[in-house]
Amino acid sequence: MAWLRVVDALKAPAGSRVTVKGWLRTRRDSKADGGLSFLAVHDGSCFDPIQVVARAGLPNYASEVARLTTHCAVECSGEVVPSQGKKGGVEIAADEVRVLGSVEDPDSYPIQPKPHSFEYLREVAHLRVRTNTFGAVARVRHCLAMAIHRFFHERGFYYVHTPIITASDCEGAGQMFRVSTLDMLHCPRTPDGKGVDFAGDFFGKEAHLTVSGQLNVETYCMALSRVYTFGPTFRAENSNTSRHLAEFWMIEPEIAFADLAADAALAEEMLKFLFRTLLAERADDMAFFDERIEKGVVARLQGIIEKPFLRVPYTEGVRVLEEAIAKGKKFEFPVEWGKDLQSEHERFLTEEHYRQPVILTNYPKGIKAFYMRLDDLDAMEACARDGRAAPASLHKAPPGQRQTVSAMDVLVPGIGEIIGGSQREERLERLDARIDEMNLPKHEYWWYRDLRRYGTVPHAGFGLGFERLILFCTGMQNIRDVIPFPRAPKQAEF
RNA sequence: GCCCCGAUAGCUCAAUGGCAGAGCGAGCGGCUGUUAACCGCUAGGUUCUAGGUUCGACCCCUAGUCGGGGCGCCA
Repeated sequence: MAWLRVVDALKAPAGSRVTVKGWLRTRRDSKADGGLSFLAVHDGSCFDPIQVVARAGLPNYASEVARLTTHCAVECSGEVVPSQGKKGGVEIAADEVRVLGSVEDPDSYPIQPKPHSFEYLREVAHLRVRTNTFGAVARVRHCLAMAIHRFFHERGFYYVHTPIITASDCEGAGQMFRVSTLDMLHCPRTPDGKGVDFAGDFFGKEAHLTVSGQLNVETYCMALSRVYTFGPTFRAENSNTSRHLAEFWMIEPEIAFADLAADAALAEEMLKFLFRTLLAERADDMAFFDERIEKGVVARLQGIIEKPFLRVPYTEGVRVLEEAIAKGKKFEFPVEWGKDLQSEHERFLTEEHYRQPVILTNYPKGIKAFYMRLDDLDAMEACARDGRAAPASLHKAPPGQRQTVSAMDVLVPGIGEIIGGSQREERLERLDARIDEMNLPKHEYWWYRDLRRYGTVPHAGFGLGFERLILFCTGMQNIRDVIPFPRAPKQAEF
């Protein structure tokens, strides 16, 4: 008898004899027809379980089948028949039900056939994947990961494995986790006694977990033209929100012979490809998210696929915000050209004003990273070129402080920033000026600067937070529920 | 890191200084080709930890631990 996955058994023609192996979601009993039990069996291969009908005539019916409870492991064999139930479809008329693993105490088993809060399920993360929601999240996560690799592979990108451990302290994207084999109780001290002497540490210098693969992947970009990384990333910030993790996965493409416009086009094309693929390949799970997690999430994704993303300069975003404030909109934080936008500002733009994904571009130099390319025109000149009005606060900024860089943030409703990227500064003298301005240790960047000395070309890239993508696609609210085992401040169980 | 809220049965929650309860889940029985089934019965408690106030504390006070929401930082 053929052992089929549940997804295939559900499609098997009536009359086939099949075996399925999986776990019980529910058991319902009936005394009709001499007694029978309906077993909902799932194996993770799709959202729906298959119904196995076990009759009282089975030799182990009273001793085992009638005692099955949620998440008992079973192997069921029988004939595929049209279901007599109201829901239609097929079911298995069992002629054998083997119990592979029972649940020792159904009363205290942490997962029960009833609604559980996500907060509670986080405390039993080793078992929560057995629920509808977390099974669906797991399949969606896989689908999106595969789609990301396919998207880049089909377009000639090479997948580069950038290091997890970095011994340079120059990534500058946030607080880092230290990697060390030193005995913390007896740390060697520097000769002046003030610091820790890392010369005797494993790498001979201070080492950390990576906060970004970008600088490394740029080196491969300068030989392979189109590359990307997709790996774990670590941030040690004491960040306590539903959108942050200490360990998360990030996708970082880098393209050569490209400017900011090409970067934005790539980001838009990739997101749309991912949404299309997800809706096509995981329609079952997405129907569940649409019905039980966030009404309208499927229509939202479909709507996004069809319309072009807006491109809006940061300066124009500030003008829109100033206009909204003038009309009475209240924000907790002030809006001023030259300052970074707060989450509430970004969300106003994407959720209330434009009501669609927006790519904000050309941010003030002062709030962005050293490696971002300095724009040729300053913000006032760009307004004049495009025939746009300048925000009031830009007029107040000294002319020398109106410079912008070719940065972009992709903002989406419900999440805010999902992608951050930029065209990179490919001109060595400009890059050096920025490193000096920001008082960064230039010698640490020797290999990064070499890229500008030897065959430099315009290039650009971005970072996509994988878990934020999953949040957006599923309507799940907390980022800790879309990664199997979340790591966050005070949270590293499992 | 800041602000707010919370911790009581397996889970979700009531009980506002005086006998610790309900719904769901679980067990048993009844009914039913069932579908988040329905009806009845039963079991199930170190009220987060430590200390304090009180004749008496789930309840009030102090400290801590853990969890959640919001903000900051960011992807």
